Amino acid sequence: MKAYLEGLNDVQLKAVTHTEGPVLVVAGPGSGKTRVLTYRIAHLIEEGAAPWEILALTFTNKAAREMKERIASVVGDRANNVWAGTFHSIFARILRVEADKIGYPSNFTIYDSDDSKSVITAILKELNLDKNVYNVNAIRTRISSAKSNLIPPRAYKENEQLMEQDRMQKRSQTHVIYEKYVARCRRAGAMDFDDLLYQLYVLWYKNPDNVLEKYRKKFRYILVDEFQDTNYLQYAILKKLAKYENSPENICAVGDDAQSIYAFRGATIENILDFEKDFKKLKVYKLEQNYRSTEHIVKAANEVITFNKKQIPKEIWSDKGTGQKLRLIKAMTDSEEGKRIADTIVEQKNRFHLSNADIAILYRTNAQSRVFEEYLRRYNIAYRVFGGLSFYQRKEVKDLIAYLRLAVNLKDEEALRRIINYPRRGIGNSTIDKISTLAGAVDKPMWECLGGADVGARAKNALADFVAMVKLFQRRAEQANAYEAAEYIAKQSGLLALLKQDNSIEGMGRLENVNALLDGIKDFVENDEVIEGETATEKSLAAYLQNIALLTDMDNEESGDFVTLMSVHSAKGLEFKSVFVVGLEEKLFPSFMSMDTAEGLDEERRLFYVAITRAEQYLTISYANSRYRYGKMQYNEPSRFLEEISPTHIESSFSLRRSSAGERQSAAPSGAKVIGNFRKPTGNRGLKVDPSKFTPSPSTDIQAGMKVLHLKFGEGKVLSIDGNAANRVATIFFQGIDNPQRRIMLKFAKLQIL
DNA sequence: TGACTGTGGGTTTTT
DNA sequence: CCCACAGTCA
Repeated sequence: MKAYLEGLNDVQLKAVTHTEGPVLVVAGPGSGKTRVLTYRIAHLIEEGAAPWEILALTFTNKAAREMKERIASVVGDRANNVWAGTFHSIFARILRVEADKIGYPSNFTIYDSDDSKSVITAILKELNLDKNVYNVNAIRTRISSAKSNLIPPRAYKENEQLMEQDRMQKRSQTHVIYEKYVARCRRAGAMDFDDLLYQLYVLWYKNPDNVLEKYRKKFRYILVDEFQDTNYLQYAILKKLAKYENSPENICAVGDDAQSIYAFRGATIENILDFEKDFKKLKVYKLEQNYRSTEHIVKAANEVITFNKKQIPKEIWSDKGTGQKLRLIKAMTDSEEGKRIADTIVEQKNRFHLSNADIAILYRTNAQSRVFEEYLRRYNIAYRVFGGLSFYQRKEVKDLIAYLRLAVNLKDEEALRRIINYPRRGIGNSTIDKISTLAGAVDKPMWECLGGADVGARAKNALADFVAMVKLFQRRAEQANAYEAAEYIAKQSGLLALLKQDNSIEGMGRLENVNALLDGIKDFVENDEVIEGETATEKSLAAYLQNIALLTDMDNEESGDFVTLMSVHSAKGLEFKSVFVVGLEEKLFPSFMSMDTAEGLDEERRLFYVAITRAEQYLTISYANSRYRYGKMQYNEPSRFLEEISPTHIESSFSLRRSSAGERQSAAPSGAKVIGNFRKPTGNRGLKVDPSKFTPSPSTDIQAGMKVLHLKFGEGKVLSIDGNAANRVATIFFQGIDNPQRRIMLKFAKLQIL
């Protein structure tokens, strides 16, 4: 037996080696799901499949990265050629190639949710609709879910049920907004997140030039992670790829119905049921042994989940020993909850020799993080809050990115609107409105209407200057690399100068953020490693933007010894030695938004299930009788979920303990907010060589057998060189780094011959 | 155009 | 309580 197959349990082994035909792997928490997925891919390659014939889809970049790393550890370099990535990134990659077939430019912009919202806001204004009635978020969700269910505007209008729902909400014009929204995006050469899926489906469906056959042939093996989180549209796309006449149906879905927590975003458990119906030869494997947690934790989790009606029957078990019972902390106030949790963390660190990194505090809503931050700061315990505003969502970062986007795609209206008068250049709101109206009237991108609007002489001049400037930016973007172009644009636009004027602490933080973005772009340009499939192998601004459009803050993997604070949603897939699940109160967890429907409640319960199954050894659950919410004191009952865990799993001394007497909850001195607590997108950390002592040699001189120096990887030996003259790629062995064998694109290489 | 004030709204969110 | 935004005034 192949070495990598040893150490798999019986079911895992079957799931890995059953390569032909449809397979569903139902994987409980901590049951080695990722292991199965990666070994299966490795096994496919070992058995002769070409890496590029394998399509592996995940939901997060992080999961994709982890998967690739783990495949590489078994099959080496070949892992780079597997089409592994998120649904969105892989689909975007295909769409870049095929865009013209469905009427999009290949340099299409990806609109993020903020862009989508501002498009909707503009449409509301145009249609004179009350934005208190037409709540932008609600409309966006509505449009998103229409797309996710393959309902285009035309079908929406004819769908009596949808129209009735809109009338009930007093938002009968929603279909008009939807129609306009779609038209606007197309006019701007932009796809929103849902379009990356929707348009791919359109491509499959319309099938110009038989493009679908091409990809059916190409992807001989398909794997899908977190299948329970796929929506109707995603499954429809997968079916097009895998289900057709004489298809080998080599599709393997891995998931856990009990961990489906994204129904509110359109994920549907129906997909698992349909999967069995659609693929008749389906073989199901259940991974039921939990290798993560001790028994009290696993059993408590099992108890909780049995309260849900619908589920795939399975029995999760652990042989890691009984372990510790759960602790329950009952606090009078949210502040006391914070203090007691912090106390417990100190205690656990001492008693069990845990480091900060072993510990996580998980909450239902991001707003809950504050109290814990206050006490952790007071106790001098390092922590990091995940979620909230991501680096790329900060205003100053978005401003610069808007300039970059516009330079790459002049039709990008959201980018244009954002910066046309920032920094101020005398193009006021009335001027912009005129241009916008004109654009709507002639149905052309705003960019093309800048000269045509009937505006005063001053505005006219300002517009002409603006157009000239952006054209310069565009040329730069075409000719220079991403960093040179971005730096030029940041300076010439006046953006940097404007930020430098502001000497407040916040202002300096903003400047720092923009510089961090520029650093990140530099890093992108200097990163000469070939990662087939993921990173575009060119260093243009366009390539950079494609690269970051689908990144989130969560992708910033940063190691260090800190306590993790995050929402339960973001904790999915993670594990910690000690986990604190806090705020177990009615109306909070379960959330008041979800508690009136049975389905909503079930999803909340799955969320709780996800939360408790993050813990390896120590699990502490807490609630407070009262807490501040929206500035008002609220009194809540303990969560119904608490009663679903039998007392045998809960440490009695803790379930009885009241808050210590006389302990006043002092108004926490909410210390100065941490400003500039950003993380660089990639950063220039980890350079092995001092750049000032480094003189790169001409890349044409580099030959196999040479000893070379690399800024990031240090000293290495060139093993071989391949690729054509224009795209020579060197395989170099660098001592003392992870995956020492790297493939470096010589075109961009910064290598010094030793 | 910029600074100030009032109003309304506020689960979770891989992309 | 905290934020975003629209409206108002100088």
